[in-house]
Parts: sequence; C-alpha cells; structure tokens
Amino acid sequence: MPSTPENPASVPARQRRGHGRQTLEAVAQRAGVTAMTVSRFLRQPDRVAADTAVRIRTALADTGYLPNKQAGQLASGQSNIVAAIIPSIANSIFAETVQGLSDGLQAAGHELLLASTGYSLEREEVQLRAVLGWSPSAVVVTGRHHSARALTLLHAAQRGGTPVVEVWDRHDPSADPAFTRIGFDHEQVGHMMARHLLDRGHRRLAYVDSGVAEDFRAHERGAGFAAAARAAGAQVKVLKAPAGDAFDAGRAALAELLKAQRAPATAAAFANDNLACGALLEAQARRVAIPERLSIMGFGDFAIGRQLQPALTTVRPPRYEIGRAAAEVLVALLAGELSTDGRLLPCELIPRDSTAKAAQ
Amino acid sequence: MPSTPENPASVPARQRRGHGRQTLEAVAQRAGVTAMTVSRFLRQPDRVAADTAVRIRTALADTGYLPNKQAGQLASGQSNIVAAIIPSIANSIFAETVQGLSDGLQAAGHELLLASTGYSLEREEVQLRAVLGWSPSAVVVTGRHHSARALTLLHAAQRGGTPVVEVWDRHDPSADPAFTRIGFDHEQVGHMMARHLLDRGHRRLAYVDSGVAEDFRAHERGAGFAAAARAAGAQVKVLKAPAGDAFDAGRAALAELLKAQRAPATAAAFANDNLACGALLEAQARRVAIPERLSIMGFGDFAIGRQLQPALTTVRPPRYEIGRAAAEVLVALLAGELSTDGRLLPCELIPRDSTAKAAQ
DNA sequence: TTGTAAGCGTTATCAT
DNA sequence: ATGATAACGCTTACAA
Repeated sequence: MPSTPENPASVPARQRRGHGRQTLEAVAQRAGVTAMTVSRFLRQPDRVAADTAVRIRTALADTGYLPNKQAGQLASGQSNIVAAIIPSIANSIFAETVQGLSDGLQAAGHELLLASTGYSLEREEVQLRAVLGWSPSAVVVTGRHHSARALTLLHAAQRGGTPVVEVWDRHDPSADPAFTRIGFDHEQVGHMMARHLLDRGHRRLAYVDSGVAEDFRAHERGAGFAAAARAAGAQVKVLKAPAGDAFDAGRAALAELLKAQRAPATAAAFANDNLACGALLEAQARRVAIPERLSIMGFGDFAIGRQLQPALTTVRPPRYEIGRAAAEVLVALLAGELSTDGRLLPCELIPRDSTAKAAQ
Repeated sequence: MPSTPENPASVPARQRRGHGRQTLEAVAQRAGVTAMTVSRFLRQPDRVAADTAVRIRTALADTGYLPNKQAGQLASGQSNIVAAIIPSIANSIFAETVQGLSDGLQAAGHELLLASTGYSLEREEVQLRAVLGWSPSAVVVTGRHHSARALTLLHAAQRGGTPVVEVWDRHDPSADPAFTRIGFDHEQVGHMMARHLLDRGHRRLAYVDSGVAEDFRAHERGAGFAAAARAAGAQVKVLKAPAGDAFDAGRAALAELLKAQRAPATAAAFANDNLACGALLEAQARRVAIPERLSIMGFGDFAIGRQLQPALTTVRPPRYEIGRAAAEVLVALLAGELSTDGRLLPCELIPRDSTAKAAQ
C-alpha cells in the first residue's frame, strides 16, 4: 500500500543517520517545550521561567542529555577550541606549558586541542591543517620557525580572525612579528650561560648542542653562547650530541670532550638538562671530578638535575608561565581586546655545584 | 526603498554567522561544478571525470580550502575522533602509551583527542563529559576505576555503539568486564617484585606506595607485593611516600626506612622509578651502601634508572605496546569486527645492580 | 558522471 | 517568556 500525501511516511523505519544520542528535541518533548527553550536554558538559565526551568532540568537529567558540539559550533559559527601545537608531549618542558595553557583556558571556558610534531616542521604543517579543520578560535604554535606553507595557513587564520600566538620564542618589540610571541630570547640565554662561565675565569668553553636537528631553540642558545665567548676572546667549541636517549647522548658528549688532548675545555654548556645529567653521570663513572676538571651546566631545570651530586647548574625557563601568559593573551584577544603585545618572560640562571671557578 | 519579492535582499550586508573560511560552495563555483562534486572528489577522487578533477584540484589550491569538520561530521553522523583520557600527560609512562595510540590511529585515519585528569576520578568524569560532546567514535580510558556517573556515561556510550577500551589494567578472561581491557595485572606485578626479593633471601620487605591517592595501580602492586611476602612468611611493611616531587618523596621514604631501629627492612620496592631513584640518590648522599644494606627496586623502567649507580632494578611495563594494542583493537572494532577480546600484555622484570642477595 | 533535495542537531533572529 | 523559521557547511540518497 503506497503512502498517500496525507501519510507520506507511515513507518519511517530507522534513522538513516545520526549517532543515537539524545537530542535537544527529545529533551524538549519531555519538558513540554520546544528545543529552542531548552537551548536557551542551557546557555542563559535565567531567561526561562522558573517552573519551565524545573521541568527542563528534570528532562535533562532523565535523558542524560549531552550537547552535540559539532552541531552547536556549526550553528553558532564559533568554537571554544584553542589548538596548541608543540614539538613533543612527552618532554616535560612542554608538558608544563600545556598545563599553564590548560589552566588559563579552562577558567575562561575554552577547550584545548593538542597536537605534537616530534620536532618536525613537516609534521607541524600536517597537524596545523588538521586542527584548523576544527575552526579553532585561536592557535598556539611553538617557536617562530615554520614551513612556508604552514606560515601561509597561519597568516590566513590570523586574517580570518583567529589569533595566532607563538610561544617559547622571543618577543621582539622593535621588529613587527606577524604573530604575538610569548617567551624569551634563546640567543640571550646562551649569552647568559657563557657569561656565567666566563665570569668564573673559564677561557676554553664548549657547547653541546641537541641531537635533534629541528630543535632551533637549542641551536640559538648555542649561537648566543659561542658569540659571547668569542666576544670575550675565549675559545669555544660547539659539538653535537648523538641522537637517541638524551642521557646516553650526554655521556657520549662527555667522552668526546675528555678526548681533547691539548687545550681541553674547562667548562661545557649543554642544550638541555638531560644531556648535562648524562655527562655528570658519565663523569661520576669515570671518576672525573666535576666541577674541578670540568664545569658543567644545562638548560631547563629538570627535576633530576637538582638531585645529582654535584647538583647541576642550570637555567630555569618560564615553562609554566609561558603557557599561562599565552592563555591570558588569548582570552583577552578573544574577548575583543585589540592589543596583541607579546611578552618577554625572564629566565633565571640557577648556580649550583656543577660549575665553579676555573683552576689557574 | 523596501525590497520587492523579486529582489528580497538586494544587499545581504554581511553574513551574520559563519567563520569566514572558504566553503565547498566557493570551491565548486570556481571549478564550475556543484558542491556535491567537490565533496565527492575529496573522498573518492576517481569517481569524478578526469578533466573535472583537474579543475577542482586547481580551485582547491587557489582557495586554500580546508574542510569544516564540524559540518562534515554532523552531516555524516560519524566522527573520526578517538578520545583518550589519561591521568597525566607529563608522566612519561603515559606519554608512550599516547604515542602508541597515536601511531596506530593515525595510520587508520583517526584523530586523537587527548584529555588528562591529574589522577582525579572527579576530573575524569568532567573530561569524559567534555569529550563525549564531540561524539567520538571510540573512547579510551585509563584503568577500571571510575566514578559511578562516569561509568554510566561509559556504558551509555558503549550501548550507543561507541566502543570503550580500558588501558593499563588487567584483562580478566574469566570475569565479564563491560569494556575491553588492555594491560596487565598490577597485583601480579607486585607479586613478581616480591618474588624477586624473596628469591634472593630477603625476609624483611617494604613497599613504598605512591603519594598519589588515586594511583590505584600503584596501590594494587603494593597489595600484591604484601600478599606475596606474607604468603612466603616474610615480614612486610607498607609505607606511603609524601606528596610532591617524586625524587624528594623517594629520598624522604629512604630516610624513613633507615629510621627503623630493630628488624629494618633489607629490601624495598617502590611504586615507581622516580621514587626509587630518589631513594638511591639519598642513599648515595648518606653513604648507605646499595644493595648491600638495602636492596631497592622500582617500577616503570624510566630512562634515569638505568643511568644511576647502582643501576636500578625495575619492571618494564609495556608502555608503548598498550597504546599500540588499544589502537589495533579499536580500529578492528570500528571496522565492524565484533570481537572485543582484551589483551594481557607482559611486564618484564629487569634485574640490575640495586638489588642483591640478602646478607646472612 | 553529475546534480537536486533533504537533513544532521544546534543556534540566531524575529515574532508572538 | 516562548516559539517558528531559517540558517551553519556538509553528506546521504536518489534522480537525471
């Protein structure tokens, strides 16, 4: 029996689409109102009558309603997503930045969408494309180095009203960076590290760079370190730690440093604390006196550095603060403020026992 | 001048909604086709004519089109999101599980949505509610302990066709767990740890539990450890490390262990490697001989444990493998396979130098 | 091979 | 205070 116009679909069989969750419409029927009223209640509870509110509340609880975010964001044209792209989730240095971001954004009702690149510009581009598909209301990327196509995407996003923040890199008030930057100058930190050693009378320095090719910030610290050393008339050697486990790489680097027959370095700075700790432990194993024979310093202020003996001299970057500040800036920007001033956050050199005066 | 029926909206002013990105429609116009054809091209390129494909490709490149995922998923009724909820992103143990998940899911075209709970069941529930709003195609949670309301949500999800996998906990073939489990039996690992020490003649044991109240898995390892020790007629003391930095907590725990005047423990197992390493370092500082005076072992096989002297005896959990296996199971489930068998993955005890035979 | 129509679940807008 | 209606940008289903 064919369906008549009066009865166009007597038995609609099954939904051909949909995910089977409760919809606003179902809640509304239970509460005896329309979907619109429930929607209103969810976002502005005091704009519905008190007794209606009670019925809606009950209906919501009974159905276990969960709003469909894709539908909501599609309809409203705005998302509460902030996308963050970092080199590595495992690395504790970024983990704290993520925590800061998360803390700051959560308070303002934003959700954090996280992606990691494994220190690869190519993967950054892929991840960027992936997260932009979610129409985030803002994007956080790490550093100022991006592939040309990633830059195009970022510029387009920013033009389209999606603020972009670069974290962990210097804010340069004189230049006109396209994006807001929150972080510090890694060259200057390299400078500060060299200064620490030069001030203690060291004239033959070494910088052990990260084995990670696209860890630009480590390279910049190295460049700053070398420049400062040379400017002071000191000798400086830059070597690269092997890839792989950072502790092992640090051990290997120490072995390399000790090989030098004539004019060996009396002080070495490492691209990060894990490398430096590896070196410290290797020295311990070889019964090489630290800091007497070699002063060692790291970067990052990882928890383990404080525990070793001698305790590791290091630089504490504003790990958490960077994330927190980024969140603050974004919340302000998204709330309509126009200022996009970046922030230069300070690093602190923490002198401990692994560096000392050079022997005369 | 009022608009006539012929000209209902002569100047549509501005879009009141929308995010300003290029739409499928815009691409289609450039290519001289309809949106549907472009949509088709994007998902099944060989179902459009070759010359049409060329024009579409050009139009896509020219416009820099990025698909709107909320719209796509709303329309198709299915998402490619897999949500994972873990206790902590910073913790390297879960970082590797996430990596395994990510590797396995990426290959199958799924996106990973990550949330962390800070080891709080309450926050787990909040995060669960948040991620479920995205209609994920599957959910991964950590462990088998959840709040009652979280369980309700998980059951509802699973009933609604969203598979749920619990990782890092034992798969029990005899019981009928509601969700697929991928991991291992922590009590049994505790047993294995005790066995390692008992076999070496230790009769007075200690277990140093994590200072994190909701680290259920650490507690279970402790319970298994204590049970095995008692079953063997050995003495066992369970103490709790203070909260805060894990290395410091381990140091404090060692101090506590050494305080015992009569019948002090000759061997101690720690809830994780960071605690154990803290203890190792404190012993070094106090010139307490390890393993001669006290055998020490940890759990987790963190990178630092292998580097210390003595090297830390530990248990290597299948960190990466858990994530990888979870991804495999989910991909199979989402592809329509019905089997939801969990997997019991093996832990490996790695004897190193921090444990030895008990002195007679 | 391509197009048309309907609808996914929600919200903006305007009416009542 | 509440409702009707039309989007949001895309995909399914079916027609041409």
